[in-house]
Amino acid sequence: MGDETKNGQPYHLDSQVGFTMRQANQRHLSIFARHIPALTPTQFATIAKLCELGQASQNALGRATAIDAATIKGVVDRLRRRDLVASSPDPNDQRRVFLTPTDAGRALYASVIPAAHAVTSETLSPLEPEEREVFLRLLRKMI
Amino acid sequence: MGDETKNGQPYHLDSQVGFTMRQANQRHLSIFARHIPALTPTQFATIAKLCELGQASQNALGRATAIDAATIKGVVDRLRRRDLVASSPDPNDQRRVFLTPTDAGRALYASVIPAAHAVTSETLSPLEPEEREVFLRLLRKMI
DNA sequence: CACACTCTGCTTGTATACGAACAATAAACG
DNA sequence: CGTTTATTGTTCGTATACAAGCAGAGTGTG
Repeated sequence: MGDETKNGQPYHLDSQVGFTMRQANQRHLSIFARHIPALTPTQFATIAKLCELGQASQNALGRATAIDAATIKGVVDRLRRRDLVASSPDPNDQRRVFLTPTDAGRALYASVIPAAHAVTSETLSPLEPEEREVFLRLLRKMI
Repeated sequence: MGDETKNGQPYHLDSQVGFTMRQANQRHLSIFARHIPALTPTQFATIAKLCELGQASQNALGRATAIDAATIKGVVDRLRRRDLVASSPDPNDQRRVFLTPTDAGRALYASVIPAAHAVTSETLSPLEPEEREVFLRLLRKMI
């Protein structure tokens, strides 16, 4: 009836996972920006992981946050420009640059944690409490 | 224990929805690129919706696909450059440009539908059949 | 008619995101 | 030791993504 193609496979864009995931992500991004305007989600993930780890090389930090090596370079550059992250040469490996959060970076991270919890909470707010656990479990299973 | 901050709120990046959604999306994008190298997910959504609608103005198509007006301009430009989409002036409203899929666009769309189904299928493959329905329902509820 | 308001499309600026290619360095190996 | 291979960080090119601001066109109200 309009959703029937020549080869007989009906198709609706709106029922494709990718299309729905993209929109769910858009909504989340907008919630994030409202609660934490000082950082993008990527920047927050980078600082958060660096604070968790204490220190890391740029590529290692990228792997820990699932950020491409080419991408995390720009992210780290912008965080360094804002003095939230510091870099020092690694004496053991001249290729590496060891990254550490600055005091300002650590302070910003700590100050933003409650908002980060609020972001997750608001993102999941359309779901019932039991549904949230199910959703997170399935989402994690899909990675 | 390292995940305890001064204000007492434990925090783990990996358990945040946004972080997990981003990774699930990354995996989906990589599956998409493998099955449909000719189009990006955004380009596919644009062509698919345009074929569904038959015709649309640029902004309207953007709203239908949840793509920003500034973003869809570039998407449509690239599709036009490849002769997958055609544009004609709207006689009723001189601001609008009516977009229609070309024959090549329609053909590409039709030829790619099976692969699109495969993308959704592979993306959901880590889940049990019942879990997939639950996941899609919750995902849709969250938009 | 004059005016405000809205819609449409465009442009600029910033930030991801990733493939591909590259040089420098390190490690593994014979 | 020298050769090969792998890793690290970088650069380039392409493609989203969205905020903000702009101009032109349509619509409504006084």
